[in-house]
Amino acid sequence: MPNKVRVRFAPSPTGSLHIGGARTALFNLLFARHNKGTFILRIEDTDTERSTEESASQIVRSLKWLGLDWDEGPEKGGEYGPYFQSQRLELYKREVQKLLDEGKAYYCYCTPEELKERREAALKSGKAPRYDGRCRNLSSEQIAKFKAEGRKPTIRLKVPEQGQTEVYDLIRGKVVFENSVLDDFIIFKSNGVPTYNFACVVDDHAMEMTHIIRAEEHLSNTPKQIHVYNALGYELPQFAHVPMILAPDRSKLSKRHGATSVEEFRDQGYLAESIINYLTLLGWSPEGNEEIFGLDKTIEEFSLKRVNKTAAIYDVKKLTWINGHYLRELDLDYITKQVIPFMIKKGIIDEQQSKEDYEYIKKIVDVSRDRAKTLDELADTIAFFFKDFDEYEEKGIRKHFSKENAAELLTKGAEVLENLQEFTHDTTEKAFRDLTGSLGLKAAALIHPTRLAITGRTIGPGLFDIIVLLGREKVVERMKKAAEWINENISK
RNA sequence: GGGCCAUUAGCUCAGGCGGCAGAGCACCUGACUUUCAAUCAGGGCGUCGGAGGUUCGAGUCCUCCAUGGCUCACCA
Repeated sequence: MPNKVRVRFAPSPTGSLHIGGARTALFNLLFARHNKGTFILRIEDTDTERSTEESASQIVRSLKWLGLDWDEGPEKGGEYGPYFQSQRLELYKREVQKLLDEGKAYYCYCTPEELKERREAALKSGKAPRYDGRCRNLSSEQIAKFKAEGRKPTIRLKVPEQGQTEVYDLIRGKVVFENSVLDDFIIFKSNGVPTYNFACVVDDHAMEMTHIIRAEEHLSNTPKQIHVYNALGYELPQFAHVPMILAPDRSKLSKRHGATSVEEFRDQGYLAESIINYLTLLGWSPEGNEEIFGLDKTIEEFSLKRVNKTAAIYDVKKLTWINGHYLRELDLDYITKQVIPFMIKKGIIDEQQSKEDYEYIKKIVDVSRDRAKTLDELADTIAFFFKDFDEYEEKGIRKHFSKENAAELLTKGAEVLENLQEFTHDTTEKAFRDLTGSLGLKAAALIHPTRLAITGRTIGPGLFDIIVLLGREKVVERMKKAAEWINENISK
């Protein structure tokens, strides 16, 4: 590769960062890092109707949260800025003027209403909705007349009517488009702002992009953009179109399919590491069979050659599995810090407690993280350490509280614990085993009801881990309370 | 409707030059354990979208069809 690789992620700030967008950003970053190139973030806010600053900052936030750091762009700056298209209008005007001067583009005075009418008529009669080029050769009288009517013109690019345009795509190979299917498309809107197909090309050239890695939906736009490159005398970059991400029903991903934005996944308790790993595997595959890929490792192995062509249907189950993996493998302090906001949000603890009891929370997370798939779930499963619960799990009541001697056993167990000298994992376990042994019972006969009594659940970490962490006072109190509950509620 | 892209197990994907269909997730079973999870060990007869064709031989090459997606905006 002669030039240093420069690639960009160019979202339009009209919403939150979609997982599809996140993956496009990821693949760009992967490609840049693998090739020791530069990864640029550019905000395409030329749609003045829909673009918002809030959306732009949300996208920036999500990207940062995912750990997808760019080298040039918003907040970072760079030699090729500004990185917001709305601040680059002068450049577009200069470039489009060149096209006008050279007769490669022309003003079109057709109104949106007229265009829409013609398009619908064409569609109705089964024809392709093409612009007919009627303003290509307007006489000065006609122009004067339109101007007198107060019409504000758009600018269209003259596209050759014959021939073909070939797109060389790094992922899909050569794709040929007949020029006859194209029309003279609008490159400048009547409000003086360029359209995507123009601004994008001007910027990609001005910012010296070597590769354009973007979603498949842009493949059909590429021949148009190539005509812009040609008209402007720009050298073509290399193109690579990555497959789309579809909903489980194969339709385009939308809100009705549940979480679609990075922030939603974050709020549901997915770690950035998991989302990155999952997205890495969605559309790209390593040479080996491994599934757990951190960013660094992927950067080393990444190649556009192994990006597949098929649209991927995202499968939350696999994301969840990956998340469970990271939940138990990542640094304990890190996971603890990640779960605390969820606990606070659920009212399990408050800000103050999260600081004072940090070490305690950490120990709890340590024994509990194995069983949870998300941070949200983890927060739920450790809530009983901090708050009393008011219900016992239904299934547990039937299995463990309905036994003849359940209440009596719990009372005895509580007494044994109360009288223990040392209160540790080993001493409490020994006490339980001794007690049940002396009664001719299995330890499980006491362990199960105790778990239900002190956690409200039938599942959870090892009982003696829980007992020690919960503390003697709480354990004894909850065991006695459970015994009372049984006497009152279970009719013999 | 036109153009373009795709179609291998329920899902994500491997299968350079055509030569006996694979992995992970999910699912089921067993081991371990105080429960659950984790972990380990097992469990897949898939018309490789369909139909033709080329070939000794096709998931792999060619043609047609079907299905899905993208696109044809003064959106990106």
